Amino acid sequence: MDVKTLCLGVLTEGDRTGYEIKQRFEEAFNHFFGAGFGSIYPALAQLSRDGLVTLREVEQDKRPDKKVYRLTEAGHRALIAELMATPPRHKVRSEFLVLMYFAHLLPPGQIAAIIDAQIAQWEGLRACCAACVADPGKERPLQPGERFAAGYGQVVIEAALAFVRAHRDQLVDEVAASRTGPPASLAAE
Amino acid sequence: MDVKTLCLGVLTEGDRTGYEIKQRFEEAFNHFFGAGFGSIYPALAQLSRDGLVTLREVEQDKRPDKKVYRLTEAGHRALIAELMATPPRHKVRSEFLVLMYFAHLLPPGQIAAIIDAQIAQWEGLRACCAACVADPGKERPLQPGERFAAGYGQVVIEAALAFVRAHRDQLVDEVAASRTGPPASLAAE
DNA sequence: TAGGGCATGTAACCAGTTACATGATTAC
DNA sequence: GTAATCATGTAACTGGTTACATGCCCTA
Repeated sequence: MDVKTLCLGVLTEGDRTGYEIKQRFEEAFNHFFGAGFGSIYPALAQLSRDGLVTLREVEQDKRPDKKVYRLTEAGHRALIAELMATPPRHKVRSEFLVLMYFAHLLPPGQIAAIIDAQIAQWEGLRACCAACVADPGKERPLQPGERFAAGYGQVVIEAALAFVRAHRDQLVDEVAASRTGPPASLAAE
Repeated sequence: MDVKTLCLGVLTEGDRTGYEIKQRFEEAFNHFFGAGFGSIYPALAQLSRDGLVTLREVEQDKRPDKKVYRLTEAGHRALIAELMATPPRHKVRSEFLVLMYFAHLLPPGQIAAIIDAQIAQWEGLRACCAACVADPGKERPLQPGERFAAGYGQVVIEAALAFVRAHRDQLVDEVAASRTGPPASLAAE
């Protein structure tokens, strides 16, 4: 499963340009799948070559032309085949947690700043998930899986926020204490 | 921040072989940073070339020789510099959630199976985090950041488990209902 | 006038995954 | 006999990130 598959998936919701697909990625998949233009545009080109999508060029005045992509029958079948064949993985790659793990090697002030930045980022993400569920989504019916994925994001990010808020000060204090050094009686190796 | 940095980090806890470093990755970083032998061994070779670690070869009978790595002063400094310069990211890449998002395109039975598999996987991961916190860790004092990272894993995975358990049946039912088709009166496009 | 939105793309780079290659020991 | 543990590595592949390249409109 790669960006191509997700593009096919987005196109099941209706015809879209590459730019709009990217926006949809950010609205709907932001908390579990990232992709930039650098992967979306080549993916669409490939899908087009493979006959899984068609495109229609639309001229615009005062704007560059845009290419509106549409899923073909073959594309729909390919999407389902790909989904069926996908082993369900779930990976987290967190430089943030690495930094927390090695907090004792960093200045306490920086740890506090890193946590605060992470909190801010998660708050944005949580709002994004909340909007996804709340927003009726312009007449398009909200699919059950959409609600599930966004709901998952909400509760998990909420749990993450609660945890870091609850333990922030303790971690900073402990690191500060271990850096100034424990009482002399315990300082010896 | 890459596998090299994590290897340096593990080596702050004591001398280790590549094999042991991999085990440590699995114990301590499993829920937020993955790495296989294919990335660890080349990383260690590179660190050695750069003078950030030294190695001592140990002969063993009935076993292949092993290489025990030790952090150098330069390695310690490089680790801290790298940590200080690392922008704290936190990314999730979840084929599982993609599959859930597009659940309406899959057979309900498969959705149930995918969720159950995910639950099993998370239970293992949660146990791993719990062990990390509970286990005194063979005389090595548990660093505050270690407890933080493992505690984070526990509560977040717990939240994920609670969510999918609570919504599993509903999702499967909704998908089943939409596939057999809504009542005829609503079936029209 | 600086930045953000709209709109599309290319190319180099980087890093991790996967598969391959070897080989003895121990436990089920 | 099959799998897991210990133990190390290489090489091809894959795929995503980042930076570059273009260009106009609108808002602050």
